[in-house]
Amino acid sequence: MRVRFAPSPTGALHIGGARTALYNWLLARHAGGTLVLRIEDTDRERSTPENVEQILDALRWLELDYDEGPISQISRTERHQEVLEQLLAGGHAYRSNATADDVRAFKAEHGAQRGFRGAAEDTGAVRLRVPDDGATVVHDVIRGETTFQHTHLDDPVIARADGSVLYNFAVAVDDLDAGITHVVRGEDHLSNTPKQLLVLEALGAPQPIYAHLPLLHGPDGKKLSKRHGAASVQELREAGFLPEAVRNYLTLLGWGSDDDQTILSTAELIERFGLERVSRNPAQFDAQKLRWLNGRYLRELTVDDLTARLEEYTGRSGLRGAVEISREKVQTLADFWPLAGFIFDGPADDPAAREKWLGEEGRAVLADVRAALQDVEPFDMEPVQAALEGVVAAREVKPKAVFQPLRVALAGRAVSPGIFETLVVLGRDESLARIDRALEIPAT
RNA sequence: GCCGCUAUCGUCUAGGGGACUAGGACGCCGCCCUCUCACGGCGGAAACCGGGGUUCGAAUCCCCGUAGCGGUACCA
Repeated sequence: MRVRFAPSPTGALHIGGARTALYNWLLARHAGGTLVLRIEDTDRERSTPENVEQILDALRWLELDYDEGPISQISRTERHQEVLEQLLAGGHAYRSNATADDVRAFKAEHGAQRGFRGAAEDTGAVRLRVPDDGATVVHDVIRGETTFQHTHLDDPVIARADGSVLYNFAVAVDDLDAGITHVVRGEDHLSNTPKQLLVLEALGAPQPIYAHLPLLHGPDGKKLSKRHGAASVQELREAGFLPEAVRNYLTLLGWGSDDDQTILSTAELIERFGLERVSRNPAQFDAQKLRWLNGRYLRELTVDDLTARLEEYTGRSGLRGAVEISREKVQTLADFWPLAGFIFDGPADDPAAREKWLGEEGRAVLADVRAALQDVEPFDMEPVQAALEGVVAAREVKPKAVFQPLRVALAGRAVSPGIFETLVVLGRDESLARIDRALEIPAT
C-alpha cells in the first residue's frame, strides 16, 4: 500500500487536512505501507515557503511521520510538460483560447447540463478532450460507485496558456508516478475525480483505489474557523491540547471502532483503523469533547511527563509540585496557569472573593488559622490537615468557613487546588506571609 | 442554474429487514463524594428529515421531496 498526503501550502494546516493526513498515516502504519508527502504548490501566487514550513511543523507536532518526500509539485514541471505533450500528440488534449465566458455561452446555447467542448486551436490553454458519450465511474471505498456522464463534463483546462499545469492534471500524473495505490482525501475532490481518471485513461494508466472522506464542519455546520475553538493544528497546540489526544479525537471524527470505543491509544488506532468503517456524513468539530478527551489523556501522564510538557508550554520551570496538586483539575495545558499560577506569581486579585470570604468573620478565622499553622511540625499534609480541622472544631463552624478565607488569602481567588496541598507546596513561610498580607489589607 | 454527495439524540456515532420499548461517548440535568473547582460514581431527559413504495415485518432496501454540503476556475 502506498498512500499520500498532498496539502497545498496556501495557509496553515487546518483540522480537516490534519485528519486527512492522520487517516493516511494510520492506513500506512496499519498495513506496513508507505506514506508519501507531496506539496501541491502549482498555485504559485498563494503557495509560500512559510506555509510549507508551517505544515511540516504541524505534522511534526502531531507526530505523523512520512516515508517519502516532501515532494514539491513544481519540481516536477519537466515531467508534467512531457506528459502534456504526450496527451496533445495523442489527441487526448487540445489547445484552446476559449474563456470562461465562452463556456457559459456554450451552455446557454446547449443547455446548462451540457458540458463544454472546444475547438482545437494553435495557441491557448490546454484542455482535456472529454469523450462525447459514455461515463466515467468512480469506485470509492467509502461511497460505492458514482457515475459521471461525460456529456455533463466540461473539457477541463489542464494547463494554462503559459504552460503551467493545473491541479487535476498534476495530481493524476504525480499519483501515477509515485505509484500511489490508495488516494484518500476530502470529499470536496469527489467531483474532480472523473477529470483525473480521464487523464489516467488517456495515459493508459491504471486507477488507484479512491476513498473520499466526509468533510469537517464547525458547530454551526459552517466552515471551521477560529471562533469554533480552533481551526488549525497550530491553534490546537496553542490551546494546550496533547497531540495524542488530538489524534484520538480526530480519528473519531468520521470513523468509529466496531465496538464504538471512545478512548483509543495511537497503537490501538493503528491496529483497528480501516477505510471500511469511515462514515459518509460530514462531522462537526466539537471542542468540548476534545477537551474532555484531552483531560483523560492528561491524567494518564506521569507527573514528570506532565510537568515537562507544562514547563515547555508555559516557559516556566520548577512546576512539579504545583502540577502534582493541579492535575485533577485541568483539561488542557492552558488550564494550568490560571489555576495554579498564584503559587508562583502571588495571589490573584479578586475583589468579589475577598469581599465574600475576608470580611470580619473571615479575618477572625484567618487569625486562628495562622496561629494553628505557625507551629505545625512537620509542615506536611497530615499535620497541616489536622491543625486546620482543629480550628474547624474549635470554632464549631463548617469546614468551608475556615478553608475558603484561607484559600482567598493564599490564592486570591475562591478556586484553587486542594487547600492542604496548596499550603504544603507554598511552604510555611510563604503561607504565613500571605495570610499576614491578607489580614493587613483592610476589609472592603 | 447544472452535476454530485449526504441525512439516527444538541454533537460524534452503534445499527447493515425481525435481537430496537434504538445502544455508547461528549455536553446537559439530578444525586452521591467533597475544603472551592474539578476528578470519580450513580441516575435522567434527549434521535431514526418528510412522503410514497417493497415486505408478513423497516432506522435498515427502492423512489420522490426537502435540507445541508461539495463541485461547476487558465484555485487546490
